[in-house]
Amino acid sequence: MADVAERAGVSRSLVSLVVRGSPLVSDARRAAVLEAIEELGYRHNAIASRLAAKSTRTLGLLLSDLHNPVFADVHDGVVEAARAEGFEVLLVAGPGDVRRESALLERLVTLQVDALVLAGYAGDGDALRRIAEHTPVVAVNRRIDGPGIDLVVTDETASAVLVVDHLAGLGHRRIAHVASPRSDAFQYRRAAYEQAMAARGLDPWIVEGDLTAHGGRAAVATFARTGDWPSAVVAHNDVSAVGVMSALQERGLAVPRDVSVVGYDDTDLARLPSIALTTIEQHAHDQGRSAARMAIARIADPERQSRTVVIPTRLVVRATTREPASIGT
Amino acid sequence: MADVAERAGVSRSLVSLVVRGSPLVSDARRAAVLEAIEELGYRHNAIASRLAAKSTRTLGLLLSDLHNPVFADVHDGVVEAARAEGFEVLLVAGPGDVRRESALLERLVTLQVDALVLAGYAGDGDALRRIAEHTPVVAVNRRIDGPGIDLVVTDETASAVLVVDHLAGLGHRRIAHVASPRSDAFQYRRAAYEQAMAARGLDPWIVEGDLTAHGGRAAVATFARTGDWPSAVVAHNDVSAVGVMSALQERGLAVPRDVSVVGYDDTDLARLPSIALTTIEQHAHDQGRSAARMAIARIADPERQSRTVVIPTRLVVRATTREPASIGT
DNA sequence: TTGAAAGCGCTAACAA
DNA sequence: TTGTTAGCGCTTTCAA
Repeated sequence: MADVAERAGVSRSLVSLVVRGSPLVSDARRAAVLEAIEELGYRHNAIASRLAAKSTRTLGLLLSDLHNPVFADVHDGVVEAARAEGFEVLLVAGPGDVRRESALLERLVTLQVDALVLAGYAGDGDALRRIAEHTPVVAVNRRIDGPGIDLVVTDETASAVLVVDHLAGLGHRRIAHVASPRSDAFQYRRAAYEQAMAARGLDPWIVEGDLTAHGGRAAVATFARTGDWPSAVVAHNDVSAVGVMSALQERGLAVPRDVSVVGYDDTDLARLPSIALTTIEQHAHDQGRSAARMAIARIADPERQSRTVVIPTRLVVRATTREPASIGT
Repeated sequence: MADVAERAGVSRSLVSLVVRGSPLVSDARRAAVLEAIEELGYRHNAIASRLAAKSTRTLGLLLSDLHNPVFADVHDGVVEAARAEGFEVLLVAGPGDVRRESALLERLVTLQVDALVLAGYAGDGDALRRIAEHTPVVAVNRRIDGPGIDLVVTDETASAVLVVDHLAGLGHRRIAHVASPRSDAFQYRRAAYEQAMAARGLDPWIVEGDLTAHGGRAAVATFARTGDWPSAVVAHNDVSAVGVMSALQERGLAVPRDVSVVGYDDTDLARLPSIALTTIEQHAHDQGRSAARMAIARIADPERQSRTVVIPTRLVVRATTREPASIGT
């Protein structure tokens, strides 16, 4: 930078201003500086800049699993909102390992991002609260509360009612839920399902699963082993639902003829004609956008109250649900 | 850090050594420092550390499109190899906009990552060569050459022969290729297809597409408009192939009864039982791993010759290809 | 094994 | 509008 300054015959701070596109520089000087930059092949060092400036105008985004297409939607939303405010987005993604997530988080914090957006974080709530003491955190669809933590969530109660009413309305009574792992962070979907079932006078039927296709497959294996089959399955998310469908298909069972299947997320996957999954649309793109906006708002005002944005959901009925076999045929 | 040093009764450099896990510190001192760190809630500032240390032990990974599941595989491979060598991986991902890709790249470079791995980069080759003057670059499946640039590619010629032989062997002669956009970076697949067709005495039939499902859909729209239907379609990748399949299905055409479809990548998508796409397995995970290893090797020896790793491919025959209708029925 | 001193490349008052 | 002067928080010789 000193070289550029000398070559352009100006001071270093002038160069700094030009680099950052400040309007306080005369055109003549600016041109001279730009030319010197070009000639010398100078490149701005963002690390040094961050160190000096403290603010980095960068959002850190943690995506827990790149294999789940819903996170691509969240990412798009975050990037869209961040760019509109002049922020960059830096990503880290974990291959699903919960224990590594805290490490990834640390990594992001340590890079001095101005705020953190977490999508799918299932790690330690206390670790998060500690981070939130000094860096704004927005958690998407994971209810971890604490000072400095904002939340973007969906209305799980309403969603579960939509799903259960839809299935019960078709005549289903044996409706199983392939749940996410037990964790404070996402106990709500499971609880909402149980409530919605109870409200309809139906017995909740929980099968432990996970957040991947594997969980869905494992659930089907459980049904097969016990010989106890539901007429409809509500999976924790689309990916898991697709796992259920795949396993059913491999066993020669047809969806929705033999079993109806519902997912959550309305990902690209659910929209494929050959999948055509009935699912809860959760507006992942909007979730990302809201999260980024909240993060940026809190950067501006770190002391503000924690807020929770609730994203409305919608049931998208496609081809994987219909009346149970005993009634339908 | 000064506070920690004072509290522990040591110098700042001692604290620095402890933080970085150096073995040159006595246990007593180390314990004292660790305790002081704990008590003071000190957190290491990676930005400052990077600035001072120059090396960041971080690989920057550019993923052009998070919606394409193949990039999740590449990412996993990169992370696996990077971690084995004690490197972290920082991601940026673009929503497919070629022009933004150069900006994303700049961003990564500016963050002083030690090397860059690009998956799906379709941007400016010259911009890349300029970056490679000072930062090692490894391009995955995009042939952009230059000093300091290493390549991980697949054998396109062999792949095209596998595909064309498979289809021709089934009796297909009207085999269309839904190609990627024209670009130096990935002209090879298209050229390999043309050669393989010519070698079989078949007429190449190129339909312009893109790297997304949309390109596949558009291709089908073109067939419908002209009324000129191929008996088999070879798409540039799985995502595009699924676009072809979706559009066919929406028009009431069945795969493979009416049209056979082949993709490239062998993504999770291709493996779904309801898709069961015949595709070229390209070992994206291995590509990522090789790329990370090459990047790290070049960090150690920046002057070494540019290398190209060729990843072997394999045809995975699933349910989307069979003999053309006129012969089969 | 430990400490002192000299930056890493930039930004941010402040003064001119 | 431009230049001067201090750092940002850490690492790294080098000497003790």
